[in-house]
Amino acid sequence: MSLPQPADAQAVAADPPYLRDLNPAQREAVLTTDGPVLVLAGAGTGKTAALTARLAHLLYTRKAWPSEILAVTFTNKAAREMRERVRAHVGDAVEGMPWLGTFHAIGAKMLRRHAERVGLQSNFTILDTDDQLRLMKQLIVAADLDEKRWPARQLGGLIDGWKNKGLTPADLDAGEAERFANGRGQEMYAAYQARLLALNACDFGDLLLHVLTLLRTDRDVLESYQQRFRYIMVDEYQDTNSVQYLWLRLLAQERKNLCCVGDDDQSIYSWRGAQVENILRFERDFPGAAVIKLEQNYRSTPHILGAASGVIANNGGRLGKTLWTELDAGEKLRVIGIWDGPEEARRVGEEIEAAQRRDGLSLDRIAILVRAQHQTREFEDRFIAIGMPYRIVGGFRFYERAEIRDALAYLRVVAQPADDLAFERIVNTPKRGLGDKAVQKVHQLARAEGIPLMLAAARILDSDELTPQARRSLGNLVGDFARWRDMASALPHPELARQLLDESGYTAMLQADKTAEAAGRLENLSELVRAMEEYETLGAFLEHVSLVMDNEGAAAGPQVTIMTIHAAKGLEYDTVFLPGWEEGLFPSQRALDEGGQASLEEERRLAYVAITRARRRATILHAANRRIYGQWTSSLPSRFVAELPPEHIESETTMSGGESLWRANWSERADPFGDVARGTGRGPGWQRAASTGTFTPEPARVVEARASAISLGNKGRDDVSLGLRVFHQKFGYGTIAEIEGNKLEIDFESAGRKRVMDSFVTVA
DNA sequence: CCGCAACACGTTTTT
DNA sequence: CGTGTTGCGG
Repeated sequence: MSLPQPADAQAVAADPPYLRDLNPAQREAVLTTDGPVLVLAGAGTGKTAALTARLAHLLYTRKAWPSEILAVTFTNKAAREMRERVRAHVGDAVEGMPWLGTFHAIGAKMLRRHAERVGLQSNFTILDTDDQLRLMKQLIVAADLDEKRWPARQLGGLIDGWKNKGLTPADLDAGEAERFANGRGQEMYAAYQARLLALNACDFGDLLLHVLTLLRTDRDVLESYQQRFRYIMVDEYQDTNSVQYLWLRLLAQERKNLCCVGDDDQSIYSWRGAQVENILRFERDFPGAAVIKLEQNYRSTPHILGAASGVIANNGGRLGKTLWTELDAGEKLRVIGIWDGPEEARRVGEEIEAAQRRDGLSLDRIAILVRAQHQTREFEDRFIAIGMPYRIVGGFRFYERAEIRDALAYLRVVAQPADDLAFERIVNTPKRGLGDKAVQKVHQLARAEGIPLMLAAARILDSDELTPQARRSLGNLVGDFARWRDMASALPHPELARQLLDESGYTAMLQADKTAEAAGRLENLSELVRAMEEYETLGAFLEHVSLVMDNEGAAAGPQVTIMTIHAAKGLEYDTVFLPGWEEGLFPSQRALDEGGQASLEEERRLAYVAITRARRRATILHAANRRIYGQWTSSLPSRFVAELPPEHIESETTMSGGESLWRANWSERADPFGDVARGTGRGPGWQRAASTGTFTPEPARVVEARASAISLGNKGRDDVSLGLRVFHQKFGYGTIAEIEGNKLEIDFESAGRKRVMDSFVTVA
C-alpha cells in the first residue's frame, strides 16, 4: 500500500488536488476533521464529492491510515461509488480500506472475528428473508399457534423492528411481547434466536444487533475498535435506525471524530426503522458538534428547486436549508391532469417521443418515478405497444430466483453442514423420492437429539425407519455431500459448483424440463458459477451473495428507466415524469389511514425526493380515474399538487372544465376511496417502531452452548430397557430385544424384528 | 407428486 | 383485477 506523496507540506496546505473543485461549504466539511461534524447536505449539493474529498484529506494529511477509517453507507451501490471516487483521489491506497462498506457488511466482518462471543462460529450463514420466514413458520407451528391468525410475516416484521431498535428478547417489555400471539412475542423471539444459534446462522438484523451486544458486553473488543477507528464517517445519516445509532455512538465515544452526512428532508425509510430523530438531535448527542450546511445545488434549475422547496416547506420540525443554484431558470414544472391510467401512460410515451425528436434527448436521461411498484405495469404495457425501450428497476433479483437459491443451498450445506434450512430446501430437489414422511422422520430425530438435519440423516440410515427406497436415496445424498465436502478443499470452488450441480442431478432436472424458462435457468446457473470465479473462497462468495443482492443487468441500448421514488434516491435524470399524484396513491392511502401526521410528512419528503431527481425538466401527472383492485375509482389530485408554488408550475388538463372540475370533485366527496376495499385492519405495518426504549447495557448474556454435532455421543435414552414393551408409529407394538446406544432392536408383534431409533418409540 | 380450483390479499425495500 | 398460496382430489 502506498499513499500518493505530496510534493511538500506547503503544497498540501495551499491547494491539494482534492479541494480544487469544492465550494467553501464543501471545503469546510472536508477540513473540519476533528470532533463531531454534521454535514447537512441538500439534494444535489455535492455531498459525495465532499465526503470522498474528506477521506482523501485524512489520508493525505496522514491523520489516519486507510485501515483506521470507518466509512459506512447503506447500500452496496453507495459503498462502491465511494470506493471508486476515493480511488480517483488516492489511487490504490483505497485497497487498504477494509472498513469502507455498508453497515451490514461491516457488521458481518466484525462478527466473524468475534463470532464465538455471541455463540456463533465464524463460518455462520447469513439467512435471507425467505429462510427467516420458513424458520419462523416452523416455530409458530411448533408453538401450537394458528399460522393463519399469527402469520410468520407478522412475527418477522416485529422481530425485524425489535432488532432495528437494538432490542434483544431479554429487553422486551410486556407491551412489546403483547404484539404477537397474545403476549407470546418475547417467547417466540427468544425461540427464533435460539434456533438461529443452533443453526449457526444470522439474519440481517443480527449482523448489527450481535455486534452491538458484543460492543456492550466486551470491553476489550469495544476498546480495540475505538482505538482503531480514528475517524468515522456515515453517509445518509437520516436513514440510520436505533441499532446503527447506538453502534456508532459506542465506536465514536472515545475519539469523537464522527462525521455524519445527511438530509432530514430526504428521510424516507422510517417504515424500515430509520429514525429521523437521529439527525435532528445530533447536536444534542454530540455536544460541540460543527454543523455545516451544503446548500448550493448543482443539479436542478431554479424552478425545480423552487417547486421542491415549496412542497417540503409544509413539513414541520425540519433543520431547514435553503437550496440555491447558479443555473438558468429553465422551464417550469408541468402539471398535467388526464382522464385515466392508460391515458397517463400514453401521454408520457408521447412526451418522451417528442423530447427525443425535439432535443435528441437520450432515453438514458429520462426516468419515470412512481410511488408504488404496481404503477409500473401501465407504462410497461404502453411501452411494449409503441416499442419504447425501457427498463424497470427493482423487482426480482438474480439471487432470489429459485434455481439460484437452490444452487446456493447446496453450497451452503457443503460450507456449513449445520445449515438445516439449506438442507431442507434441496433434500428433495431434484426429486429423489424423499417425500414428506421421510423428511419428517429426519426432522423428528434431529429434534429429539438436538442435532443438525444432515447428521440426523446420516444416523437414521442405521435404522429401519425409512423405506428401503428412501433409505437408499438419502444414503446417496449423505454420501454425496461427504464427497463434495472433501472436494471442496481440493478443487477451485467454481469447479466444485459445476460438479455438484451435475452430480446432484440438478442440471439434468433442468435439461429434462422442456419449458421455456428452463433454458434461462440453466443460463442463470452458469452465470452464478462464473460469478464465483471472482471470489477467493467459497465462504467469501457466499458472504457476497447474502450481502450484495443487486445485479445491474447490462443495458442493450438507451432505455427509459421506470422505478419507484425510493429506488431513485441519490440518482438524477435530465427529464423526470412523476405520474399518479393522486390522493390515496400519493400520498398513499395507508399513510393517510394509519400513520398520522408523521406518515404524511414522510410522503411529502418522498415528493421532495421525487422532484429533486430532475435536472432540467419535471412533469407531474394525475389521473381522474384509475382502476384500483379491478375497480374503477375516481380520484382527486394529490394535496402535494396544490402545495406546488404557482410561480414554478404550468398546469394543463386535457379535460373540459379544467381546474374547476377537480375542485368540484374535491368538495363533493371527502373520501374518494371510501368504497374501496381496505386492509382488514389487522396489525400495524410490517415494521412500525413504537416508543423508543431506553438502552441500558445488558450484563453479558451467556449463550447456552448447543452441543456440537460431533460431540454428541450416541447416548441412548435411559427410560428403555430390554424386554420393555414399546409402541412405534409405523411398526406398532413390540418388545425391545437389544439396545445399542440410541438404536434399538425391537421384535414387533406384526412387523418382525427391526432396528429403530429410540426417539421414535414410546413406552407402551 | 402434481395439477387445479378456491381463496385471500393487495406501499415503499436494503441488507 | 391480478397474483400467490393453500388444500384437496386424482
